[in-house]
Amino acid sequence: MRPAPTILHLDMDAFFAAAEQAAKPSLRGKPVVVGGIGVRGVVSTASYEARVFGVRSAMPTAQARRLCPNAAYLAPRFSLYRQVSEAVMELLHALSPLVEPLSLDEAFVDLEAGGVPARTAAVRAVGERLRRDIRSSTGLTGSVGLAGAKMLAKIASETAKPDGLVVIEPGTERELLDPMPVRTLPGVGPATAETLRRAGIHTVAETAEAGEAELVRLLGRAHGAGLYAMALGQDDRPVVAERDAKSISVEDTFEVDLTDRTRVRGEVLRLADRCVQRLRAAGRSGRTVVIKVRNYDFSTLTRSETLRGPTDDPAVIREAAVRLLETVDTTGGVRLLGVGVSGLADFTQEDLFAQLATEREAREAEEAAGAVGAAEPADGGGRAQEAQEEAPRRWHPGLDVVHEEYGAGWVQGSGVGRVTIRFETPWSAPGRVRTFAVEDPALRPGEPLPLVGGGPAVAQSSEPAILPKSVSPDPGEDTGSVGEEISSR
DNA sequence: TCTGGGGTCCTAGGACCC
DNA sequence: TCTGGGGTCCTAGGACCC
Repeated sequence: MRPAPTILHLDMDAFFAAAEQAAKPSLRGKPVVVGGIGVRGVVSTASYEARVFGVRSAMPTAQARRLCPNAAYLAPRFSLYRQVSEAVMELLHALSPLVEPLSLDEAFVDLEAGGVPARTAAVRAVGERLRRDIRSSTGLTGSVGLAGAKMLAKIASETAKPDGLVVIEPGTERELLDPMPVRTLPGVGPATAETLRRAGIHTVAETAEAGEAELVRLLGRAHGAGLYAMALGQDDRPVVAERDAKSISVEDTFEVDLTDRTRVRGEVLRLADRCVQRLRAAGRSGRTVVIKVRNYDFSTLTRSETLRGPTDDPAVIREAAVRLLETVDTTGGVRLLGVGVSGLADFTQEDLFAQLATEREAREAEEAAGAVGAAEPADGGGRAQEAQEEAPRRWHPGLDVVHEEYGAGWVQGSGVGRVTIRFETPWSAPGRVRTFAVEDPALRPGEPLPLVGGGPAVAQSSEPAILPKSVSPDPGEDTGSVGEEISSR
């Protein structure tokens, strides 16, 4: 616990949804839900307007649609979020060399290591300036927590949401934490909360009173001791700059459970190839191959195999994955399949069987190509790359498009051979809607546009750059019930 | 209501070695 | 002949986080 609140936690507000609203003027101020749009999708992020209706992260999208039928339901666009995230992380690195990203929209910063004076007034000023800089360079808002420990900084930013800043003065943490529910503490999820509830422990104060021995008895060595320290506000974990990944994995949930054994095998081969692509893109190789199978009843199992040395050879990983699959009973239906690699190394050890495996690879590839069926994964994102014939184009709600005549826009909805496009850009006024045939040759997929700076001469001021002062919405334009026209199928 | 995809860390048992 | 303890690796599952 530091004597001054020099640990900063930044958490962007409703990040994915806010990025979509910044990119799509017609969605500003309206309920927006980003997540899986298929029948088995779940919500990644709901805008604050959608949260009013009870929509939450991790909720099945089907349930969200019932709660808030008029929201815009959009598929995530990670290339956009990564772009914005990089801009934000750049601002953090300007504050200190010690930045620990937790996800695309969240990070710790050690301000002491950045030479910021260890005084409340100084760190508060840095936090407020950061919030202004984020707003002007991305058009989005973020909340900042400042405290003498990581856990407390995170609780502070949560308290500050949305669009705020909270400082927890060292010395005041106990009285702040004591009345809070145990679920507030990081690492306490539904299962731990239930175990504690059965022991009569509901608040942070009660957790501290229980004592370390009792918590260890209830929760195990590491978790019990860790929780006891947290409940006392004691947390000496340092901010550590980005660590190397320890595993890489890919998985797909299918819209309809897979029952055909050959199809299951084909999907595992596809997943193995995708996993290797990611592995190679990261310049890594791995020694342990793991497959994951979720059955029709949601029961989930994993099977793993450790090789003699690390590899990034697709044939070797394919073979291991298929070998593991052989040990699993899939009769009854498979809901999800996954392939992963752990035990990562930065080098590829020449594999004794590599030569042999490469020869086998050609045969396996042929078999796999033949095995890939017509059905798509539930998210629609993982197409079979082997498919040679031009598959029908998929226009997911939210995706960027460019039309030869009308320019840049995004897919608002599609169905029965038609696709509805709203023509607008991050720096334009709310745009007009037009409908086209799905196969219209004038229409092609586009790239996300930058949220700021793309328009004509954006003013250099602290004004949010996504809201140029000079725009006047087309008076005849209907920007009202966006959701009614949006249907993903 | 019916449950994504990408990760991390921890626990526990068995094999194996000294 | 019966009995040891500790350390490490592997496998499987579970909780948790965003």
